[in-house]
Parts: sequence; structure tokens; C-alpha cells
Amino acid sequence: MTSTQPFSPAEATAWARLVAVSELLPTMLDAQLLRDVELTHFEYLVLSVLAASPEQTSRMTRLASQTNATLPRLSHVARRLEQKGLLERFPCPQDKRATNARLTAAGSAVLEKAAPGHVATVRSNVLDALAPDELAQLAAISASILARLDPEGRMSATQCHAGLSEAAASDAKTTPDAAA
Amino acid sequence: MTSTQPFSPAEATAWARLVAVSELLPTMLDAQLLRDVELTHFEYLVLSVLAASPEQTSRMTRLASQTNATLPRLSHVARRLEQKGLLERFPCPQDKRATNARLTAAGSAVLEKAAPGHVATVRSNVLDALAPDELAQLAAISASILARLDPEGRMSATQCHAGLSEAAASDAKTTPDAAA
DNA sequence: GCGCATTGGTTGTCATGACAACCAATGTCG
DNA sequence: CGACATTGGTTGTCATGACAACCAATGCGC
Repeated sequence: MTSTQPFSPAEATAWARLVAVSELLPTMLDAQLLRDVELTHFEYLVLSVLAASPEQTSRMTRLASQTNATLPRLSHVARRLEQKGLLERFPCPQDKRATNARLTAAGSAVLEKAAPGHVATVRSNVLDALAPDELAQLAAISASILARLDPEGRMSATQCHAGLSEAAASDAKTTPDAAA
Repeated sequence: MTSTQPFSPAEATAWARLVAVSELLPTMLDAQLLRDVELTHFEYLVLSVLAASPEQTSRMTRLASQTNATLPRLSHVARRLEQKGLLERFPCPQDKRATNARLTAAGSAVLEKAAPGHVATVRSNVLDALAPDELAQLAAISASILARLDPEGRMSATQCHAGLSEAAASDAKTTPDAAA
């Protein structure tokens, strides 16, 4: 059973640093993207995931999972992005309860414009700081923590970061979730 | 020089998981503390750092550094905590520009009440998921990333997490920062 | 084919974070 | 000692996240 005893020095150190990282990292990501393309990191993530989806389209619920977000949060953000013309929403033909979100041409353009700066920021602030074996350790450790934070795996953090890995931005010409 | 080429699969995986963790972790911490003691994780951190400070007192600027926060942010939070009676602010005698924040008895009480649940949450969601060597890896990796995110080391994340490690909550009877 | 629980989304309200503007006190240079 | 830059904090404004309430569509039981 989990104890409530104070942390050991090793635990306290690791925990304090992790807290600091998860405080500073989102701030830095938001700052860079807001400065360069007036987009939140979360908004950027939403667009990225869409870009890597079949037909650049995804249902709100699935999109929420893939971006580690709640549905209300995604709904608000989708409205803003829609007002900016970066994505469009339309009812899902197969399930009239559902809504599909699709990336627009303008959205693709913004994404292309934003990607280099974002990637550079991530590299210079995070990836470049790590040796190859540390990269693997980070992936493993994060996976273990995620298994606790999200036992059901609702948040598909296990998957690749859409639009950012080499494989993305290519084909993918199957139907969206018509079969769902 | 940092490249803007897309991430390799290994990079994309590690990055996606880190993003997911830094999205989900703060949410979980806030949820638990708000539910149990009506405190934000950041508020809890502020009180914890104060508890471990000499005379349970610290200057606003230093407190901001120790909690990875900007001064305006701390200022707002300090006001709220003061209204709740958990801390008090008073002008620093040595430097009339400066303000000292001091933990009140009520603040100590809340902290004591909150600590077990918070520690248990951190253990069950994070620390328990890691093997001893992973704990050390996490500390090292986080330190490397922090060195990039905060080159000047303004945020004292290197230090122990006040009030949570065994050493804290004890003596510390030197004067605050009178000598500063 | 009529209730009722469930799923899928949206909206409203409130609290919080970022950023800029501002004020007060200090130090410094001539 | 008088202008100016710097340090230390606070306040105002605006955008964003959490949570609860709500509505629409579906499916299930009988």
C-alpha cells in the first residue's frame, strides 16, 4: 500500500524537478507558439493530430482523447479554431449525435508555418539535452507514469505525436471513422 | 545547431509522452488538493516552501523563484492565501521595497492536514510506478531539461522540495534573509 | 414503440495564469 | 542634491481550464 511517509531525499529531488519541468515546460511551449503563430500549444496539438488523421478529420471524442483533454475543453478550443478558420465542424453522417472536426486549408498552412519553429524549440529545450539512452529512459518512465495517471489508456499518449514524426503528413487515404 | 527536421520515431514517442504527462499531472495534483483541502497545487507548494524556510518566512522574490513562478503570479496567490489567513505579508525592515511572507499557524495546520493525502497521491501516481534506478534517471533527465528551460537557475528546482523531505519541518532557526 | 439510461457535445460560470502597466524605494553618477 | 536607471511588488485586463448543467440522439428492455 502507498505510504504517506515523507519522501526520501532521492524521491524529493526527483519529484521537485519533475514538478518544475511540468510547470515550466507548458509555459515555454505556449510562449513560443503564441509569439510566432498566435496559437496555444494545445491548439497546435489539436491541429497536428487532425493533420495526421485520415482525411484530416476526426470525431470530437477521439480528438479529445488524442490530445489528453476533456471534451468540454476541446469543444471550446474547437470553436475558437473554427472562428479563426483553421478547422471546420460538421455532423457525422453515421451517428447524428457525433461531430466531426476537419482541418481546413488555412489550418494546414498555419501548421506548416508553425512546425519548424516549434520543432526547433522542442529540440533546443528538451531533446538536445538528452543522450540517446536518456531519450529511451524518458519514454519508459513517462509510459509508467501515464499508466498510473490514465489507467484506462483513454488518452492515447502511447501513440505517436501526429504530424511531428517522419511518417505523418503523408498519405492516409482511408475513410475517417465512417466504420465506427 | 538545433535542426527543424521532423522527429525520429524515438523522439516523437518520448516527446508525446512527456507532453501527456505534463498535461495530466498538474490536473491530477490540483484535483486532489482542491477536493481535500481547497488548495491549488501551486498554493500548496507556496505554503510548503514557506514551512521549510527560516522563521517560516521568505521574501516574495525568493519565494517566486523557489516555486517556479513569476512575481505577479505569486503576488496574486499570496493575496488569496492571506485572505484565507494561511499566510501574512509584512514589509521587510532591511529593505523597504521588499515584502516578507510568513506562514501563519492556520497555514501550518492546513499543511499538516493536507500533507498525507498529497504524499499518498504523489506516490501512487508517480513514485510507486518507478524502480529505484528509474527514480535516479528521472532526476537526472529532469535536471538536464531544467538546465535548458531555466539556464540561469532562477527557479531553484535543484533544491529539495520544502516540507516534503525528511529533513524539513524541523529546526531552522536562523534569521530569514535579514542579511540579504 | 414507449420509458430510461447512456453516449456525444455544447454552453455558462468561476477561478487561475500571462503579460503589461504601474508605483515605490534604492542606488548611482555627475 | 537632482536626474535616471534598476529593483521589488502590486494591480488590471484578457484569455484559458475545470466543472457542472444542459440538450440531442441513440439503444435497450419489454
